[in-house]
Amino acid sequence: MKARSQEYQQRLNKLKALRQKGVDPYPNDFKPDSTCALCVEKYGGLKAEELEGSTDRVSLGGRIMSLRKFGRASFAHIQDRTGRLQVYFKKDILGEGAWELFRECDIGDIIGVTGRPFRTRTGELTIEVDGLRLLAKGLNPLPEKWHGLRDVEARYRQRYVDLMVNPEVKDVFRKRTETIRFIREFLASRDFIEVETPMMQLIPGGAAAKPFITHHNALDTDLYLRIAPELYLKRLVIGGFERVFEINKNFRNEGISTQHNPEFTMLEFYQSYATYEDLMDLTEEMITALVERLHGTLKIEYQGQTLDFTPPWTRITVKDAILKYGDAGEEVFRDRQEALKVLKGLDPQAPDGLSHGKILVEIFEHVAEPRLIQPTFVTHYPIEVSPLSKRNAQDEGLADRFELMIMGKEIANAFSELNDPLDQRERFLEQAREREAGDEEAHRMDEDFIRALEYGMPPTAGEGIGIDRLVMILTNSPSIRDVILFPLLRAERQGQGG
RNA sequence: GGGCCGCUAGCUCAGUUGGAAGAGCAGCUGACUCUUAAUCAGCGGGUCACAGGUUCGAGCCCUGUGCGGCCCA
Repeated sequence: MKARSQEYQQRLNKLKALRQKGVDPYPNDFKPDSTCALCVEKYGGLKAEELEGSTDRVSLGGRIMSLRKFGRASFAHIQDRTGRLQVYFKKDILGEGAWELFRECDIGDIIGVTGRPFRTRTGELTIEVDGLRLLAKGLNPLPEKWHGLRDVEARYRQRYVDLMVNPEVKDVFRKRTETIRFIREFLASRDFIEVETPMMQLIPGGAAAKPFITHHNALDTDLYLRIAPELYLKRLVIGGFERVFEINKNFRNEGISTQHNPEFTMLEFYQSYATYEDLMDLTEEMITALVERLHGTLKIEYQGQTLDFTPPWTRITVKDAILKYGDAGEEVFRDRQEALKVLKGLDPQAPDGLSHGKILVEIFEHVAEPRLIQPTFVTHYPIEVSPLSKRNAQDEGLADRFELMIMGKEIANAFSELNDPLDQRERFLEQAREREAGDEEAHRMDEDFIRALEYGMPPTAGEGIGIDRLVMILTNSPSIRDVILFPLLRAERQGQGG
């Protein structure tokens, strides 16, 4: 254990001294009857004279965030879940005992105060304290008051400190909660029901990704953490839940970046008797309403750019996007070799064995995706990269699918669901061949899923929305770690020495 | 996985050419009964991420490691 700071020792000594005097530094019998925000709401509009005439008293619980001590009086700000409020301690009013207790309090301590609201000479609403309780002694000092906690590693590892001292962090996570609540209500109002499907799966499916592996001891069986809930949700559609959704974690065993955390939150929803085109309309409606709710406008700033969510959003096919943003001509769509040549020009390290469709998608990702800043639906993906999607009725090489791009990033992925069990089996077999050829992310055969399809799945469209990435955009956060309370980090080195 | 950058007091950061480790805030002592970056006087606080090397001498130069950030794959 690292040697403790001088201040830690001093605070520990205060705590011991309090115990010796019979004061419990961690009691749990204090019940606040108000909050900082409630006080502001109730008394913030009253003038000093009006408050003088009031006999109201309030009790608040909160953390001491600042202290300005004088000889026999002091000001402090306390912070609770709703915000901050100034409190005033005066020896004459507190009385000898409580004053002595107050002198032992430090920034960071949790206290309970009781008193009457008044307005100071400078006009700040303040509670004049006549009753004080120490509710939890803080031993570790808080970061500095002006700059807060800046060190990003400390902010992620000790998010509790980050939340205490950096108010904008709390706002981000409130917006995250509001986002998820809004989506739940939006879908519920359209008769979707929320379900939970397995996190631990025997066959990890529903996406192209490497899974985490774990082991069940009693069954002596390896299990995978899910990479997507898709196949289970479609089983539920088959079972009769015609509108179903899940908001939950997915786990993908891949690198960490500003866009990727190994565990992340995904919304998936499925609507029977709908097509991917219906879901474009639904998505546009849902996200514009969400942006409006959070920001009160459809034009928001993200990292120096203005995003305009005013509908209708641009819709463009993969093919048109490549033609529009790239230098390639029509021939890349007819001739795999031509396409590969173009891809090699963009990425010399691209492997030779890719399918034509995969090559086209990679070209798209190089030339078009980063340029799709404003909300854009990209449609008509190649069937080879869409093993769970329905084929387009006019062109069986294309899938009835779209992805939603914002800021050059994939935010949503949706398609009309493949409900032909024979075609699904063929697609799985093709995926199995790619897996054998070395593609670790190729989809696995899932016989039970095919058996389920053989009972008949109503025509259905389904969509996944990456909640973390959506929240990044809605909160102007440059890194996914800024919207995940506890992002994955390597273990902190314990003890000393190398 | 590769490249670049960072790691100095509880926090935010300086640290010159290699020559006695600093500031502000926080803390402690004292003064001060309406302050809000309170003020005034004084004091304490360091494994310079870790390990090794070069050197008479390393926070600084070199090598390796750890953790983090950004970019690329």
